[in-house]
Amino acid sequence: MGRSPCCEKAHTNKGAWTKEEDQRLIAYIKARGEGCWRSLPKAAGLLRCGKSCRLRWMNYLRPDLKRGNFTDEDDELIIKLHALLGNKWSLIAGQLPGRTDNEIKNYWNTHIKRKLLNRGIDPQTHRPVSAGSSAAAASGLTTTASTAGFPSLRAPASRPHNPVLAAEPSNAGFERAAMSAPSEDGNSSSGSGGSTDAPRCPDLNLDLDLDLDLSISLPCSPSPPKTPAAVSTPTSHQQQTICLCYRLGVRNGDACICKAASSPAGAHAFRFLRPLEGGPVHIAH
DNA sequence: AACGGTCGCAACCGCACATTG
DNA sequence: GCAATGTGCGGTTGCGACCGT
Repeated sequence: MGRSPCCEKAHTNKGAWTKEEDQRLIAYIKARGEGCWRSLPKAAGLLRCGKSCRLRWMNYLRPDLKRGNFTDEDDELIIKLHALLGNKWSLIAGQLPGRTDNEIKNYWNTHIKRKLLNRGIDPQTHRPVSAGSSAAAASGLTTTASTAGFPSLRAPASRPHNPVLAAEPSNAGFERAAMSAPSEDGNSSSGSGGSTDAPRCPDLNLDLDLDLDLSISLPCSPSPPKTPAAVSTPTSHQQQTICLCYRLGVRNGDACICKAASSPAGAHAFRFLRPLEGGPVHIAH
């Protein structure tokens, strides 16, 4: 279907943001909170596209962003997450509080790619560039690089189920985001492939070779999400609700759109329902 | 100091999905 | 069921900063 433009391009500024624009945006969001990005620019007196405002806020102005260098631990975590998730930068960012998907994407393209190449590892496939190379073994990525691409990645059956990737098949939204691992040629399925692709790695277990701390603290309390999916989740008292916006650093109760889960904006927030004892995970919208 | 090349980051673009009426 | 709308994501680009000559 056709789409109307997100804004009237003739009357919007483009390019770098000025300090005044930043201040206007910050002041508006502090006063009114996030949400309704389309109408925000006008309400805030900004000659910007709503998407541009959202991007500026998410990637640069949010007060809880962690600025500064990535640590080696961050590097390794990103590499491992990328090996499992592919170019799902938002999901990777969700595991790195205070970091944005854009920041991680840039960091990947500028630093980690080179780092992996220096190790003799293909940054897209996470396999050794040359067959028989010992680089992968030395890198500590042997597990993720040892088989023919992501679809065949598999954890031992005795491994505990990973809370994130063990999503149920009905969680189409999450599958779209997390299951579409990069293809062999290194391109993600974003764009043309989309929802028609079958899940690439239905058995993929994020816990594979990872020591990720996915036991995420409870978000958005004291008001638990009240989406139908979350409410209807069986034995909800046995599960933790993991709010992705919380993981992205939105810890201000007002800013967290989970509180407004019935709103269009809230509907886009993934929530990871993590079983306390290794059961399947449910993703609620 | 001037110039050209490279790098890194912020921002834009197009698309897909979920929601709403 | 369909179209319109709002939002988010991933890929790409533009431009300033940095570096070497």
